[in-house]
Amino acid sequence: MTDTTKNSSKNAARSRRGTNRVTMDDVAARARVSASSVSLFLRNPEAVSARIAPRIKRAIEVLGYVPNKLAGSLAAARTRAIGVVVPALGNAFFAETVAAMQSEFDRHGYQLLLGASEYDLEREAELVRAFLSWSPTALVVTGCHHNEATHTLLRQANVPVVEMWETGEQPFDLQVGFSHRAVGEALAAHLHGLGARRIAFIGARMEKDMRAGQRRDGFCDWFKARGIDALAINQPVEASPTAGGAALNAALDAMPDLQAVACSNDVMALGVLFEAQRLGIAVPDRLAVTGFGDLPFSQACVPSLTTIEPRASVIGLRIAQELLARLDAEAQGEDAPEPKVVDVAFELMVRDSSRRGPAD
Amino acid sequence: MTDTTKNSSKNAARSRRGTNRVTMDDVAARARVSASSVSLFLRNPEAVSARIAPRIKRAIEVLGYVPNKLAGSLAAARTRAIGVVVPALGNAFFAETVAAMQSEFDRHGYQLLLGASEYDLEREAELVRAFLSWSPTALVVTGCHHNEATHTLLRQANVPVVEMWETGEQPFDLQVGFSHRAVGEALAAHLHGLGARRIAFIGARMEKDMRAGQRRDGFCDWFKARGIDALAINQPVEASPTAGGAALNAALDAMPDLQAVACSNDVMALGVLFEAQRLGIAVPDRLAVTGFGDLPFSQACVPSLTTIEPRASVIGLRIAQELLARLDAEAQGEDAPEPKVVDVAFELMVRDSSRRGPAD
DNA sequence: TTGTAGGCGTTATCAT
DNA sequence: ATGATAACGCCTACAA
Repeated sequence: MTDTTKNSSKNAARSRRGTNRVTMDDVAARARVSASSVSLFLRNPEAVSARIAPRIKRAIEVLGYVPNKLAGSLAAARTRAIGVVVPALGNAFFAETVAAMQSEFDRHGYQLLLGASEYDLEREAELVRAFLSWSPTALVVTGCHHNEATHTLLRQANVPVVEMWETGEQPFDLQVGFSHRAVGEALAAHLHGLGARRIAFIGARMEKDMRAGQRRDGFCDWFKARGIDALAINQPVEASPTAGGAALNAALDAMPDLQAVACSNDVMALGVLFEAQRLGIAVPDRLAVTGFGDLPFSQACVPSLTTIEPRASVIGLRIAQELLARLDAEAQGEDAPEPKVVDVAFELMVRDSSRRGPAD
Repeated sequence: MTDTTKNSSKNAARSRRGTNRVTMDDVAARARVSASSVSLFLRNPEAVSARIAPRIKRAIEVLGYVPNKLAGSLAAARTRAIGVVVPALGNAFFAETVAAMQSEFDRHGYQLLLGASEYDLEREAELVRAFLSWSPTALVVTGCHHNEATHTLLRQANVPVVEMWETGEQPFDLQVGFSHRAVGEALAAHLHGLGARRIAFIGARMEKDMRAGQRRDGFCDWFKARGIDALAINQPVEASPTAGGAALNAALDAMPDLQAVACSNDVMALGVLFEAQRLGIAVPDRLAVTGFGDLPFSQACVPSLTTIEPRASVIGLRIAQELLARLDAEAQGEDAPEPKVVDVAFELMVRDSSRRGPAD
């Protein structure tokens, strides 16, 4: 009997804990071929002769062999894994993007490593560092604002870096998102077109959620450029209908003849709708309301909510596609392409909550 | 000059693609110590003398060393990674659980590998197989129903297996969730207590979403045991307010004097509320409505929605805690503990949509 | 406390 | 087409 397994312990003085998992050598022994052939077969079944292919296949099945990706990745110096950093997983937007990305990457045999930064740039840096230690194929981070440490890591990493959900200056390799200032401007233009002049932008935790802050800035600046001062309300709590209702009251205190309110997202906007109903303020007749996100309830609520549809899943899909194409090109020996910005845009969904002018 | 790096290529006939990444040897050379000292320092900084510790620390910083987890995990035969399979990432419930789990595992240095089965048991098996090839520390899957392949893999895996979001018979190692039949029964008892006798349960894709199906079964069986036949409506589309509205109409067609409708989740319920308003059916006076999930809008909508709060984040947290405790115990040399079922329960949130009896 | 060397399970190179 | 064998970067038993 030729026993070639590493467990044969030829008087092993320095013996090692045997993982006792089925290895490629085991498969090779069972199929009476070399490990190299098994490895080859696994990567390209056509490359081995029709005589031994079935033997290998059989051995794999019989032994229930599961390749060890750690060893494989170490040897090949590349890991089929993509590190993804999002601010929060509970956030429906990012969840949707991650879902789309995962689905597409999965089809191509890539694993997703996931981390949440909790809107904290230090955490982001730690996560990036942690991901890097896995030698990932690529890294995906949220937004274009990172601290010094993250910048350094990302630059040294020598792997494609994708920034998502936001477009901005100086892309590392790829940016897939849209301009949140443009969102704010679109909402401003829409409400202004309705005749609204006494307006407010309300949000929650906008000092941390920079994209919401950018929407607010785009909104307020657009009005300011036309000589109108928009009120900006920021609740120091997580976004919720309750926070939205409170923000509406705060806005009404400061500006009793408010005609329109743009909310940092749909959840806040829903709270505004409910609070307005409670206060007997007709929407949209006396108050126009807009949101952001086009969440499931937005088109179903009464009145239906004017909002921005952010194409979260398109972002995820495009990231995967662009990245896969880039990796493919690289495999063909092509040079690293220029940094690229993909603007997936967004759509203003005008619905009943801002259908008619508030001054009618 | 003592050049001990592996790149010194002493007439390397069999040279290998150098990753040219900074390795532990580089750090060791820079700090003028051996690699094992660096390794030791990394794992337990106290264990190394105060003389060389700062040298190592400095070298790590100067060189920007990032440990290679692939090599480390391969050598140590364990990977600080947890494989997680959820049906869908876009689903807010699972997203919340994953978020909580990720947060807790992250604090302990574990990576999350994420996969979505799309409610497909075959996909689940593939994902489990893929995760296994990473030699994860543990595996977390959703629900207690798996196909044969998954069962085999999970049993052979030799790693702790957690089933979440559902309790049932024959746990592998750990189940953290609650009984969905009990949810259905609780809702049934609540509505029955209100005096409702003409009732319906509406849902979407319940043949694939087995947990929703269990809620329906618990609901219908509870009534059946009391001689009441509940109507069950299943929409063949993804759950949405629109689907909920359509389901309500279908229910009213079949049972015009409907007194109460339990929905498979809050999104469906919201659609029912809106559709009822549209139809001029007073809620709760003429029709009581309940949901499942306690989504953000549920307590804010008008009327506020009676629903079930599923404690999604508690599930994630408990999984992490139980698993970490188990791993700790194992590290102490303790034997594998008995399979355990953790029922995190749920809470019935009675709100306005079912506050008064429909027969008042 | 520090260093030495063997092994973890693959992939890749080269020779047959 | 197939097989030896050297990396891959680190951990760890053991010796010093």
